[in-house]
Amino acid sequence: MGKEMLVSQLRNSNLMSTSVAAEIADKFEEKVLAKNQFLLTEGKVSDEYFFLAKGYMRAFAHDTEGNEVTTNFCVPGQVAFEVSSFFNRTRSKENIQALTDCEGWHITYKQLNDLFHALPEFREFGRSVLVKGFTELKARTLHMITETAEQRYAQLLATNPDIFQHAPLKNIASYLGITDTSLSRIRKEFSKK
Amino acid sequence: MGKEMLVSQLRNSNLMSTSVAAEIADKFEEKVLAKNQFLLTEGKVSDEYFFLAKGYMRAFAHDTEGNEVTTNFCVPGQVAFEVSSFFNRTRSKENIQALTDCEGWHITYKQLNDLFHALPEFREFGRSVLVKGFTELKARTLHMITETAEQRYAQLLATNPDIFQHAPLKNIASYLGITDTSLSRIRKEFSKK
DNA sequence: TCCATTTCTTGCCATTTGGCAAGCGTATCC
DNA sequence: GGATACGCTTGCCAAATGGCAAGAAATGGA
Repeated sequence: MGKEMLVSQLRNSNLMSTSVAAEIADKFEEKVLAKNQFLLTEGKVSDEYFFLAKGYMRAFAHDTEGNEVTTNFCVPGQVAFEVSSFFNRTRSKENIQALTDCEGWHITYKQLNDLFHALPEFREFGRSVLVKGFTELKARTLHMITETAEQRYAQLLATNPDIFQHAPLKNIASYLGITDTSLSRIRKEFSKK
Repeated sequence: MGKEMLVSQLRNSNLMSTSVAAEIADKFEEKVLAKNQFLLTEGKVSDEYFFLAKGYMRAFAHDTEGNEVTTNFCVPGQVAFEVSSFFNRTRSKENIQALTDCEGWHITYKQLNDLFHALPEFREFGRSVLVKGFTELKARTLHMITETAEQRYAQLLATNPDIFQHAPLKNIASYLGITDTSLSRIRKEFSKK
């Protein structure tokens, strides 16, 4: 099985040569997840830095009443892991679950640190992953404050239409910060336009 | 002027010895901001990694209608900078402004990178700053989804009462994701209890 | 000190979103 | 194949929050 996609994604950041990218990719191990399988379960320490090549995943937490709240969706080309748990070696409050059958490659926390230590280029890549995640989350939080639920729905539909084909609406609703009932109504209104 | 607070904060992370902390602190330059002065103005590239020793700051962006939205408050002991702009060398969409007279120390992007390169301990510190910011933002976003405005108000009041003494309520309102009118009403209700 | 500005509160009403329960179609499992 | 669970929609009404405007209070500057 070829790691071309992993190599090209590492290269894509423009932070390293192809040979360094190949050297890094070599450390990653293949991993396959069946639909509904968990990459991370709450209470455990996130120890897989998982590059998702095929499929869709979602991260979710539980609120105080026990309801699931989707905190993120993961699409091909992204790295799936729980930042806080992974880097602080603490128990995760979140779960990461496969929405569809998934394929990718992963390394452990220790392997990641060894690579960070050995390869400045990979440090830069790791930082860019963190910065990108941070930036996206910030934008999402700002939208949550400044836009209506319908606007947020429209934006997600425009930028990530594939999510709607793989995740049930109730997962998307909690990601948007609304109930599935409201999302259903918003979709109805939106389709009229 | 003594950099004890900076050194102890670097030490505080338990990631380095006092001598390394002192070596790092040595590179920082003192900086003073008068109330209302800007550390960062939107459109410019964030180039100051600013350790805030005294005073309070806030970061804010503008929504599509031009209203100010507070994205963060900065209290003593924290580092103030705009992650995305600083690391990607892009124009900032946010402003960072002093709510009160402020004092601290700062280094530039270049100095930060040189230190990262030279001192693994500082790399770890830098990562922990990023991870902490990420974790806090995630928690805030989750609260925005799962809790009522009153609960979010109560929580901010409990954990950061000092912010209420230094920031006008309208800044706090937009941080909480509500209007100043609603915050006023929530305060009224809350004080009855 | 006085004026101007900003900040905060309040009343009235509109809009958005939620809670609950019922209904319906579809997938799933034995 | 039939029972069961799941996902989505809809109606009815309640609760949360916003918009606007007026006024009171506090602040800041000349």
